Amino acid sequence: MKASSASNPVVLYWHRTDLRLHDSPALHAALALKPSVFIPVWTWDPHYVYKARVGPNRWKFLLECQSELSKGYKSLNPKQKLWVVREGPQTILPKLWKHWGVTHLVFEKDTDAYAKDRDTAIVALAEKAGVEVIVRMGRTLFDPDELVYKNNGKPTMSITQVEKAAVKINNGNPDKPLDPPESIPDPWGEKQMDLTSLDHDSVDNKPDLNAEHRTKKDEQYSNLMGPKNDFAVPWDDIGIDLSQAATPHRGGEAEALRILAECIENEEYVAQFEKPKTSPAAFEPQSTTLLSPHLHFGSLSVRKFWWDVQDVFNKQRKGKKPVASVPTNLHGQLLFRDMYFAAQAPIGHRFARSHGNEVARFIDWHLQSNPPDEDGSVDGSYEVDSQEAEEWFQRWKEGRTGFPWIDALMRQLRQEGWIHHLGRHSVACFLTRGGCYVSWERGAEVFEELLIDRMLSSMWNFPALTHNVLDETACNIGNWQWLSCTAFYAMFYRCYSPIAFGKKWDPEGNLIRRYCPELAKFDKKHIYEPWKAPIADQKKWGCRVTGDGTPTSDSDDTENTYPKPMFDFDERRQICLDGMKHAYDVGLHGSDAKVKDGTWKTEFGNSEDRPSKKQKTS
DNA sequence: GATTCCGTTGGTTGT
DNA sequence: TACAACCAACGGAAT
Repeated sequence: MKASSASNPVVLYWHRTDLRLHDSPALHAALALKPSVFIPVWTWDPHYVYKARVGPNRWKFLLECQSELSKGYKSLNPKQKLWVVREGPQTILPKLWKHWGVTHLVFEKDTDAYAKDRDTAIVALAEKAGVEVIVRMGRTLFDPDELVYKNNGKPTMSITQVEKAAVKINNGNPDKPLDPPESIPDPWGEKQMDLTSLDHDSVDNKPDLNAEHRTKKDEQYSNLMGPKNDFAVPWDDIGIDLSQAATPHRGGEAEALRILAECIENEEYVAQFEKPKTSPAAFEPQSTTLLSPHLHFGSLSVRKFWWDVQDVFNKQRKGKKPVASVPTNLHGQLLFRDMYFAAQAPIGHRFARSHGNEVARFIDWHLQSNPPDEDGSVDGSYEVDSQEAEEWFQRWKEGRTGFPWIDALMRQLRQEGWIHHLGRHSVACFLTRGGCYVSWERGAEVFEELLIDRMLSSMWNFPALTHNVLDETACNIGNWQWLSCTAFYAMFYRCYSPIAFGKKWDPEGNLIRRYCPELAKFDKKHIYEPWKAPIADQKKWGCRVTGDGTPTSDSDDTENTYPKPMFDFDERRQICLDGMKHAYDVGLHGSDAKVKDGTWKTEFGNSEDRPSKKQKTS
């Protein structure tokens, strides 16, 4: 097939982070070319299939988004669908351009570190093949690169920087949402669409981080067009038994818009929402209205969200009713998402780690990630500089620190994949600057792991905004840097108490009673500090406070036990504060030479009290 | 440049 | 029970 002339554009639209038809600037630009042939394609990227942890719930959600999008195309043009091709984009796209005579490649911009590398490679290949590339922003309120540019070329490290940069872009207003297209041009005829004659490149499927979920043979990459040669959404060939996917949440654009409309109806709530006033102790979040995966997969436009909220604000103001302001209101929450995107954009892969990261203050944490190899690659290993810290980390991870507020939250996280934003603050502060002095990198990994399978992770307590941190790597990493006072935030003396903070929100200890049921009968006075309860009461309430929470640590297994606190919190708090103060005085950042060559250690002295040294056992 | 002010979500004590 | 004052004390923006 010969490439068409510019007057007969053959447009390949590459769907990635935009599984929707409404408000897609890239799709809009593609259709503005007046294509004579239009082919909307999804290429399965093995990087995401095998290297990102995706449980059955998220697989199902993604496939639903794809199916709905495909239906959406079909309803606009019976000859159309989402053409799902089973090969990595770097190898298949050049073959498709040639085979289909593509003149234009159009896609939505993605500033994630991996996506940037991939897209740079694709653009180079397109240039070589004489294919014109059109890229449009669409995933965020503002183009992250433009925010960076308007922020004097620097990553956005505060919400005021974002606001100011946004004002310079368009007086602080994101683009108004675009309507979905009213019609879609035809693809090629059936014969020309067929890819049987193409070579099939193999993909790198080792290691497969999702192997545990594959109950059938993974045939995802065995046929370019799928088992029935029909480019169908791969419900049957990914090897994952989707009957395991128990989530009640449905993917797809129509569902996303329905949920949004439902949320927006509650005008007073939308207008007066202020995040710090939401309780971290309320379990049973309203998990029926999650929009987070929709924002991630792009089945909902964040700009549509913004303007729908703006309409409510306008109405309320007209009626002289109160409206909350940035940064605690809903617009503020969306701006924080943009802030993390525009912080990560110029830093790329380095943003996710401490070594080499110019915005990450260097602190002498325990259990730091090992520095990257010469070629910049990281293997995920970390230095166990202290056995004690390693044990604290494991106990934190497993919810057996002996601090019921922390343990309840960590168990809730493990069981349900969701904890409230302020609950996250508690456990994150506790692991890093306010207790264990363990690197934020370890915590970020655990959040990524535990928030993945269940899909219900949340940055915020606005149910519609419930935000999957795994989906938006920049937000997870950024929040950990924030909480550990590594970047974005510096008031390290503001430390969350594992006792007082929870009590403030939940004096009865209901969250603890639910997730640490062995403590359910403790009275209000002792529920946050069970080790202070008299032995007689512990017996009366059916739970002894002893051991470290491992099953083997107690010989008498007929009786419930709850671990003793793994350290004296006030003592640890002081040690951490001293450590942070010293680290701030030293003033190194991840990109400094002394961090890279390991000589930072000499800057941190040899005092016994340094948190980086082994603690005295008392 | 020095100084002042402010920062999305703290803790403790005292009224 | 609600709220204010104070604690402790950093970086970055504004002045």
